[in-house]
Amino acid sequence: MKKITIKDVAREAGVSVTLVSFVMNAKRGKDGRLDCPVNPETADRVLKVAKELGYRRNAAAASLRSGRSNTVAVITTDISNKYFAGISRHIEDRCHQYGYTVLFGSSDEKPEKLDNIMDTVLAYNIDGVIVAPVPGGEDAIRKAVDQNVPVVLLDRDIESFTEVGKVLLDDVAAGRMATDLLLSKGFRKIEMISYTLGISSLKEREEGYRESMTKAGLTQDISAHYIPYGAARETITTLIKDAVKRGVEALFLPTYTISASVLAAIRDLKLDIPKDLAIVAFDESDVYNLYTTTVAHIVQPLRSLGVHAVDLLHNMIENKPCDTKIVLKPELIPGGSVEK
Amino acid sequence: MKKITIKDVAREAGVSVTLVSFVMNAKRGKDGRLDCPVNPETADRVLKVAKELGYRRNAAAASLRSGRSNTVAVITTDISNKYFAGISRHIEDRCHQYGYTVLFGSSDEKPEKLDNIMDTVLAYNIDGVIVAPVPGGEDAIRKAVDQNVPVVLLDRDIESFTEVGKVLLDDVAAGRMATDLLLSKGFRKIEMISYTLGISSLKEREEGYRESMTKAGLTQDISAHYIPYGAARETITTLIKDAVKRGVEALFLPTYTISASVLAAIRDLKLDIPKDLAIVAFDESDVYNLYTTTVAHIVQPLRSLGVHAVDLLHNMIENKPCDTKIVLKPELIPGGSVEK
DNA sequence: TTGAAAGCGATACCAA
DNA sequence: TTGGTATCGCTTTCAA
Repeated sequence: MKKITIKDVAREAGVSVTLVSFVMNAKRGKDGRLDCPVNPETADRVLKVAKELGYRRNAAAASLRSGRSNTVAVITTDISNKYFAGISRHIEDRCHQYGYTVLFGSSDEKPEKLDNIMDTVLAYNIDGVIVAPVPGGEDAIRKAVDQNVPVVLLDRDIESFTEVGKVLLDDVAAGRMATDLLLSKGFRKIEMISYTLGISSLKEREEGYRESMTKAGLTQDISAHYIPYGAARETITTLIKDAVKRGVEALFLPTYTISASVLAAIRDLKLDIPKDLAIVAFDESDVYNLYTTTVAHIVQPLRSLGVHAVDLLHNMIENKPCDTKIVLKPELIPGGSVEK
Repeated sequence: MKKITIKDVAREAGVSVTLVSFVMNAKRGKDGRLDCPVNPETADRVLKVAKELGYRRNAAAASLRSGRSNTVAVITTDISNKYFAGISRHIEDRCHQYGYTVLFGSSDEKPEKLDNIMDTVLAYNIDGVIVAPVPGGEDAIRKAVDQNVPVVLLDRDIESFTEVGKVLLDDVAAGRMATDLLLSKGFRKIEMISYTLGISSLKEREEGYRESMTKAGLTQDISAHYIPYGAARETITTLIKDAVKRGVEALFLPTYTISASVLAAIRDLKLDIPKDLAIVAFDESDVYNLYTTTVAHIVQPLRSLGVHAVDLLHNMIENKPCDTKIVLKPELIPGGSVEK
């Protein structure tokens, strides 16, 4: 099947390519009329011919000439990660509403990969990019900023960037909520397990934990343990066994992957939740409902995060004035894991 | 920052744009030399200048002129679905190895959305498309075929398409494996719960179940229940309560979402696995390890499915002869849910 | 090994 | 309301 161009449509419809271009780009107003300076009858004829011929616009040509592409890029660390997969879906849906096509990429927490993906998507003349930064990925992100491509940071902040949009969770509040819940249930020796990754969200969840502990006068009990991203099962088992031995009463687990690993370790050790150890986990998962006892956890408003990220990016692309930093509140879901 | 084009690089390096184009497209041979008819010293100078100037190729221009785009599209039903999220990640990785950029889209099991996304990606001059078909989505897929864009069907087959590639799970074998496991453990009254969606993979998993039951002489016990995709919790609870009352001993659950819902229902009803009901679930999940008893389940080789899909598509794009239908074997993971 | 020039398919500008 | 045409940045012939 031969490729149909705007020229073919113009010839068949007996009009100029300009007209065809106008018609093909016109959006329908609420009255069903096309918002372009074209005779409605002519427009209808063009539309009809285009359909008959099976015309499909060549995005490359349009993008080359106009400098825009109606495409945005979304770079997370791992599209197969529950959290980012969920957000990505909402981002995709919202982008379609605006008529944007979406390019997805996974940086795998590696700055070089982020840089690589950034080069690729910038070559596509993207109109904007939503990115979950990785430690050391500042240069890659600056490339977009330098090209005047609007950037929205998602999930993690980099404070040195001020000219970009930000959509974040109130991570300090999340840490406080989790800790306060445990305190309110009478637990005192509360510790947390986190990743060695130096990302802002984890640091702030820890900050919230520290704040609440301090306010409760338990400064001497504050203790955070760090495991590498993707740590071995034994590392965690050992950590838990040791914690119980030391008389730790409760744990705050600030990511889903940490939560799942710790729950597995607790199961292996045949410990009882919450008798031996109370738990507040993070993010959503069927696991929390199906575990022997339901697990209290902090949930992030995935839909809202995704929608706000796209809305903000869209405003930046269109140069509309707007808040460039959006911080959303987490929610606490109760569960048997904190009931003494 | 002004946009740097091939012309700027040419001027600064004192060569023609042709040379620059050659150099920028040359791949390094294994000896580290560029495989293009250019003086190595000239090439080095061009490379150096390009880097200094911060040159980045304009993908739209390249695609417009060459008719290719080094881009492939991947259309699943839902990128936030565990199964497709996992596969997508492997597809993405493999595509990067070949130098392809990837466009992702979710059809949401809706033919109109599939059609919509197909129109969008075809406008991008994509080199090929990997798609999980939805019932009624034949026309959308035919659009790609008609444009001579290579197509690989993933996860679900449509038999009427013969000129496309296919990468599938041996779903009949999966159904047999699950059923045979239950039979070997002494269960007789085995039923299954499936979706009303008319997709090939579910039909074949059921076929495998029926085959095994028939071979075991239990034809009269064969019984499959159908629930709509996204069914209400109560629907499932009622179904399970009724099944136990009827003396059903075991269930084969052919997708993760069905498995999770059924496990939740069983938990709500305070039934015991496997005493009241034995279970064989589908796909991978932390849930299966963390449930009160571990859950036996069938796993699909996600990595292999993704890699094969990309390899096959690549061969089709390059017109290399190859098998166009690849069927992979599932694996059985044992668990306490079938131990009487 | 190098370069000049045509042209991919759309948009944007200007003129009618 | 319409149409003519330059142009976006690159690849691809073809010739030197």
